[in-house]
Amino acid sequence: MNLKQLATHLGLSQTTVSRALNGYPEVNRDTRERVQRAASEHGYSPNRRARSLATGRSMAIGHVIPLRTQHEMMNPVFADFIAGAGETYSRNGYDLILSVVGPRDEEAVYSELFSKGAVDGVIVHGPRAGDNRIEMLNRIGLPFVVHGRASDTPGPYSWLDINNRRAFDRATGYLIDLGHRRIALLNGLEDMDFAQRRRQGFLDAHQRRGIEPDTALMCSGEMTEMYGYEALRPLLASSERPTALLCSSMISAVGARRAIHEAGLELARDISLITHDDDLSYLRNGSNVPMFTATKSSVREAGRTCAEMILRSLSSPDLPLQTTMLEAEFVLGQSTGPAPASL
Amino acid sequence: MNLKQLATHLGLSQTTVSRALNGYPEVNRDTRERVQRAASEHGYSPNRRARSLATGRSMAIGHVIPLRTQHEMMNPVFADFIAGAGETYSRNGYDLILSVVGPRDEEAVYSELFSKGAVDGVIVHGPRAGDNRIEMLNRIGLPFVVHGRASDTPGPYSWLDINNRRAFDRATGYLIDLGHRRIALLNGLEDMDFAQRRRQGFLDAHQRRGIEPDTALMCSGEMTEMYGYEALRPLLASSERPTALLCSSMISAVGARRAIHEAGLELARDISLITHDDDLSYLRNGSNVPMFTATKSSVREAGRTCAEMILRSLSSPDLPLQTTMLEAEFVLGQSTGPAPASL
DNA sequence: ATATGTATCCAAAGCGCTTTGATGGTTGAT
DNA sequence: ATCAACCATCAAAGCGCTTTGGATACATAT
Repeated sequence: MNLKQLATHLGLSQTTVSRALNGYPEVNRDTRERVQRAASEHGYSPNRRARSLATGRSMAIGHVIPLRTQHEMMNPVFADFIAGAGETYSRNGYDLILSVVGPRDEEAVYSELFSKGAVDGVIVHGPRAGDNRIEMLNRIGLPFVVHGRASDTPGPYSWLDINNRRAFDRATGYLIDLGHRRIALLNGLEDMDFAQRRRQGFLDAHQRRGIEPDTALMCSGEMTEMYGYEALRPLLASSERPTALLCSSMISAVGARRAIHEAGLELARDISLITHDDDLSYLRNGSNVPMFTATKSSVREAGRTCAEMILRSLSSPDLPLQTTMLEAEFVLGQSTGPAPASL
Repeated sequence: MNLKQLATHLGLSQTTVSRALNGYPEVNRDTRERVQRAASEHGYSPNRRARSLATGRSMAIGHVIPLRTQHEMMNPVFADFIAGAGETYSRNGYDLILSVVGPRDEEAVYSELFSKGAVDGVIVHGPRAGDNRIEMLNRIGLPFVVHGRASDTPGPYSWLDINNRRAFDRATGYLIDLGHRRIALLNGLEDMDFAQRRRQGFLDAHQRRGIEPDTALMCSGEMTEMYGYEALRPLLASSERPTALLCSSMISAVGARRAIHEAGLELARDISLITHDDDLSYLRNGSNVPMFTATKSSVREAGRTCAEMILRSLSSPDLPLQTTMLEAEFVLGQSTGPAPASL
């Protein structure tokens, strides 16, 4: 059933039927109701492609997920982010178009999505420091919101980020105040902007207290379980092992915990661990008492808000650029304690 | 730059330009090259909405992800599945449209996606036993491939599944042969088809050896880390604790391992654990020697293949329905051993 | 009686593409 | 010279919708 058929069936013009369904005022009340009833009876819903073509809007938002290599990981926090964003989209009648691409094609994909008219806007995932996607999107005029930020990017843009620097500053400071001096950092990949900021927070907390961080204890890598395990293991074997540890994600924290158990150490008593917690639905940080002390910020909520931001900027393009800074919650769990005296 | 502009700029008709770019034979070779050069110079790529409208095909596949409740988990294996499918789509010029919806709206979303012409086909995720989505899709005539199967569904359909029954049959048999008699099952939600089949395999292996399974040791739940922990903990505290354990996912296996450590038990020596392993990129089962003995099957590969199946059935609609059955690999790891004598 | 609104409705153009059904120009065979 | 058979190109229709710019009828004001 299409508009034309519905219109002839009702003995009305396409114009009137269209206006009746789209809530335009110049339609008689009775007519409108008659049209709406007929539409739902016949299960009519306007063809999106045609509507898009006519209005020039595609009612879809693009999410471009970069995979650095063919076999590289799909960042699991994307799943929750997208779940959050997806909720907002479906509530507002938008579609979510997902492109999984290699890094070479990434820019091309954005501009193609735009020039093909497939999307009205995009969310930029995983910004690196000095990311050139942002400048490029500004140039071609495709509306976007960045999940995270990119330092060294000229010009303003819309973003939503958590205060990574402060979160890791606080967490590190907490450990130092507990007496820890040798603190390891299992950071994410440090070409990613968020990881750089966390590193900065880690360093700031040391510096403010006049403590020299041990760079041998600072690692960077993709936040897998395996990375948490393999990065921490050699550190624990060393004679000058760390007494505390900061992790960039729950997943690598789980790997780190495995290494800790395997080394015969006990969390909190022998070694303290603080992790960032994206509040992933399948990897909650304990039910009553959190298992890990953590800097917590829901990535799903971030997805919801990011989606709202891009939709708002589409509906009112003249609005000034929006930025949202979320503070991570500092959650005290069972994985931290005073530095062991013996070390 | 659109087709019309490109055509007048070249002094050709829209027809010729369109045919030149789409590889139709009735275009002079020189002309074709001239057109192609101009197109790439001006960065022309045809508007997808318009092309869709003209051809009646939208070049997009829909993935509908059901969330049972507002706050329920986003199944993390979706992420890898979609990464796999996405690779196939971008290689073939297809878009992936993701809808995250509550369970009530699910059917409506499928038929809307179809009647709005937003997608050419869909992938059905997370089939339940006797799932009515399948019949419904057959009724409205929207091409689809099911990731998994649904028993009790009348009529044939295309699917890709792993042999869940056999995988869990083998794994259970292996444990029994090692002398284990009290084997726990931490299954997924048992209204899901895959979980029912795994349960069946678990029971079959017992029955074939004339052993009565202990139903008190059989649990079902969403496969989170927390579930693995909380479901196993009371079982370990009981006087008749299980000596072995089957897990439906790596994530709950990680939770189970936590409970095991906390109970002061050691994997393999005191209690054996076999898990299903979807080969998630961020949660690999060890690097050299697998940490868990596992039934392994890459969900990312499944996504790739599912996508290929739906694309193939779109390009040749008269092909008979395709079904793909993958056998899980049985991987021997460090989490299994003979049943402890003392119990 | 004429002019001015006002409330409803409609015909037709247009969005950017593909595709059908010509059209003119060459070539080779009759 | 005539016809058929291509080859290369084009004009125009059509995909299903929105939207512009009237049209019609009726009520109200001059």
